[in-house]
Amino acid sequence: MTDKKKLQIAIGKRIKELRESKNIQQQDVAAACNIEKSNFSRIEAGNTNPTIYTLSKIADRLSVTLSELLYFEKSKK
Amino acid sequence: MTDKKKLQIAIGKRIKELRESKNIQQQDVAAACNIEKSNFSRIEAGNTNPTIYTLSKIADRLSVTLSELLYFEKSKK
DNA sequence: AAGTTGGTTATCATAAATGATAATTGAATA
DNA sequence: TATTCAATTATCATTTATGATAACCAACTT
Repeated sequence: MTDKKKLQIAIGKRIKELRESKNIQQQDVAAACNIEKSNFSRIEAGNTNPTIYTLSKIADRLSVTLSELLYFEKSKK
Repeated sequence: MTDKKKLQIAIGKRIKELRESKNIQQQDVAAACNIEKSNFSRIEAGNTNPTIYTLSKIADRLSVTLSELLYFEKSKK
């Protein structure tokens, strides 16, 4: 798998963990961020390479900083 | 100014600080990341909304984690 | 079985990030 | 002055993130 794909998956996993820990639904995050729920699903599934602004809006809704959102272990091969 | 633009500028400033503190040139970072130097300049100037993978490559070259790269104060209005 | 709900996936259009290249600027300096 | 160097900016092409919408799926509920 490419580094890019690994990164996308790691980020999606991190977002999902944060979202579920707060018991928020995908559609709620998407609506609060003004992004399409289909796009949010793609991001959580690691199927797209989001822009930093999109991630910033998601971080806001999940009440974490961008730095915290992106705090995860380096993806293994 | 929009939130998006403020974010872009904050990120560009952060990247520039890190790069200059290590005495690396734009073209060196760009080459190491396999990105165009014109694109890197746009990013540092806050003139584009980079994808997370692009930022990840830049972070690697600057020897910081993504989390560290994006550790900056919330942009003021 | 027939809804309902949360999420996924497919498709197409549009906007925007990035690539590629070149011209330009400003600073330094010979 | 002119030349070099690092960076910026402009332009155009290509790729891709995102928007928009709809169909689909699985789990649950009535």
